[in-house]
Amino acid sequence: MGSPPRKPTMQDVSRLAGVSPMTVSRVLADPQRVTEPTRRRVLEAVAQLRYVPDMVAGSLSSRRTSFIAVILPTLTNANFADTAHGLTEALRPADYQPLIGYTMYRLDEEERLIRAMLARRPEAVVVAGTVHTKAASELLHQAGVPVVEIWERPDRPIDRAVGFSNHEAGRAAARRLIALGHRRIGALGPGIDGAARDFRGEDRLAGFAAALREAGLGDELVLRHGEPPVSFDHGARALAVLLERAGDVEAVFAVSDIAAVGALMECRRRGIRVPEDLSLIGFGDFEIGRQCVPSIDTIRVDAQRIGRRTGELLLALLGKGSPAGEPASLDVGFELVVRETTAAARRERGGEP
Amino acid sequence: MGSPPRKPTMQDVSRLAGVSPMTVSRVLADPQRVTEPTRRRVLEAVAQLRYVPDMVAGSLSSRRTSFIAVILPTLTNANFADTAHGLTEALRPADYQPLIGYTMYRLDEEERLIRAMLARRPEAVVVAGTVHTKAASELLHQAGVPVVEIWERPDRPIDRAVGFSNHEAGRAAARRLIALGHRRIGALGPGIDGAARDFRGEDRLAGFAAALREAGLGDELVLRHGEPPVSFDHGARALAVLLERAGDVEAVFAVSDIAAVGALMECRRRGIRVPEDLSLIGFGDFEIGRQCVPSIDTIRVDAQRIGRRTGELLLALLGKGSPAGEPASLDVGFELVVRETTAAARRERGGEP
DNA sequence: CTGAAAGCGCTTACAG
DNA sequence: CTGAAAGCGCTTACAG
Repeated sequence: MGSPPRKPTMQDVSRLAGVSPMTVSRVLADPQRVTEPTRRRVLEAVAQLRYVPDMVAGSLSSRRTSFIAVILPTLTNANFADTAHGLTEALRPADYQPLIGYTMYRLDEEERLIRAMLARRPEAVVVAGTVHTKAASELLHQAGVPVVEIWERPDRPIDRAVGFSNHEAGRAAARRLIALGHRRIGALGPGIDGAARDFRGEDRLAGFAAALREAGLGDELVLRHGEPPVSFDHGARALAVLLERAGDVEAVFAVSDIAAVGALMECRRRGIRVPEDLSLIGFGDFEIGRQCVPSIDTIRVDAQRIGRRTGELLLALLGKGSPAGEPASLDVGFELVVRETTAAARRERGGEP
Repeated sequence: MGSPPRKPTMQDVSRLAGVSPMTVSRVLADPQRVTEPTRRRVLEAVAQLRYVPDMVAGSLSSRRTSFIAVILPTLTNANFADTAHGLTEALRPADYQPLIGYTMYRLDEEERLIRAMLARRPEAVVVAGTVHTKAASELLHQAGVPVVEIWERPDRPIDRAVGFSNHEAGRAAARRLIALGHRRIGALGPGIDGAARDFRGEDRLAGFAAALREAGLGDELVLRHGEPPVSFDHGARALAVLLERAGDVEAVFAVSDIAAVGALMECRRRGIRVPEDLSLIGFGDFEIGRQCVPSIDTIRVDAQRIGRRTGELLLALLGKGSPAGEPASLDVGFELVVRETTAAARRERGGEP
């Protein structure tokens, strides 16, 4: 049996084919630049030895890794999984390899990941969010490659951005509930004192609260509660807290459909009818919100499109796509989706006392 | 402004610190092996230059990339996302970087990915499934690193395996429905004639059909229909086809909870009561099946544990974990979860005609 | 069209 | 404890 066979190198291939390593390199990189018989001999040697090129060496030599660093809060969230999917699809034809990592909503973990990924010399960095540690910001600023912040619209992007205004999404939710005539309006969102932070959810919540205040309504029922990632259970418990604080709450915005579904289940347990007794809006247009009964009103964001547009932007920036003058910042927008969990306030319908 | 500043190298650091590059390398790899004052000077230079080591060069030199290739059918499936999560968590303390790719349930895409990833010289390969193209199998056999096939129990693993028997899971579903007294039993599973194949789903379906036959029941209502990835809509349409073929079907197994939920919705639209008129079992214990009304009976698999155990196995194999004699193949099992969508056959309850 | 030389930025393996 | 030399396996940049 002997010692484990060394992996064949380009040198081994070149010897077997009777050519120089450079010729093997050319055949693999651009077969056209080599005459037909030479090419055939080389490819035969490649096949015979089952040669798999060493991109580690190739990357060092060419100073091109074909890596795109992608940093997300989590993969176990359909929205971010969709974004990763869209991005991967957009990059696939150009043979870029996404290097995916997730932070579990922690800035310290994000910094660690950014550092670890930059060590791999990616050709671009995609990162969800615009809030970073000071060191992480510095690393990104000096990365020397395109940086795209996604899922937000930063005031001062590090480089590029593809996303939407979470603040405005929160405002849209508030406007909808206010327009329905509700006055006692609450919200369920992430806490702001843990190591794990959902800054986008916080931003939606802030926009929601701002819109309430502008309408002359109080924002004291805007709850910041619990650490991300959000869960059904979290939504249920947050609603319970809210009900304890204000049994007369008429309408609630949850910064994620996941929390909204949890809140809906808590309502069912308590015999609170949705939307007759309580209106509910979520965020994210998760499948479960679409399919549950009643189906949940939400703010839809095309998560896959964020990934796809980011990928297209990168291809352009990296010289692999259309040479258009790409905008620094792209807004993919959002959309209010009215379904079965909101209704007009009773007083406006002249309903029960 | 000048030309973009070149990224600092270890050489730059060494010059600034007044030491040799080797000393910088040692400080970064194992600070203890360098005297305190030298170490401090080096770390100061690192900080001042904002030096980020080049792991591409380091990997080539040390022949260690710290990459673990992870190949999954898709990321937009909670089960596989959970597995990726568990694996990443297990590997994190050892500073391995998962290199995640997904095949969209296509074997040709899997082969392409395996080749692309082996070019990155990963220290191990994790791949969902045991069915591969001939070329992919060869690549894995000759990878020269540990290979772990997951989410199945292969008869002849390439190297290691962490998973469970999908065939047995299907049988368990059938046994449950048979024990409830049902005779006209159907199933909804993936088609077997497209480019995208869900071999694990097919295996569950085959186990289910086998159990029906052994019980003396026909398997003609076992439907193989549609390409993965499965969707609600797919489940709904498959059930419609099944009902057309056999309006008197009493019980149905869907190879994924996603399809089961779709089927459940189709029942609602048609006024078919679940479980009174039709019993339903899914697979995977997806959150939506747990939360929908009625909640769906299912076969639970601990997807995150598959990832975690795979990670632990790799750490052991790569000499970073407990030096235990790791088994070649690990069965994480599965569990029948009874909820609200199955009921005894009417004839056994003496129900309506 | 093909090849010899040099070098990418590190770490290994010796020396001192 | 520290360093000089060699080399990892490719590609770049010239030559011919």
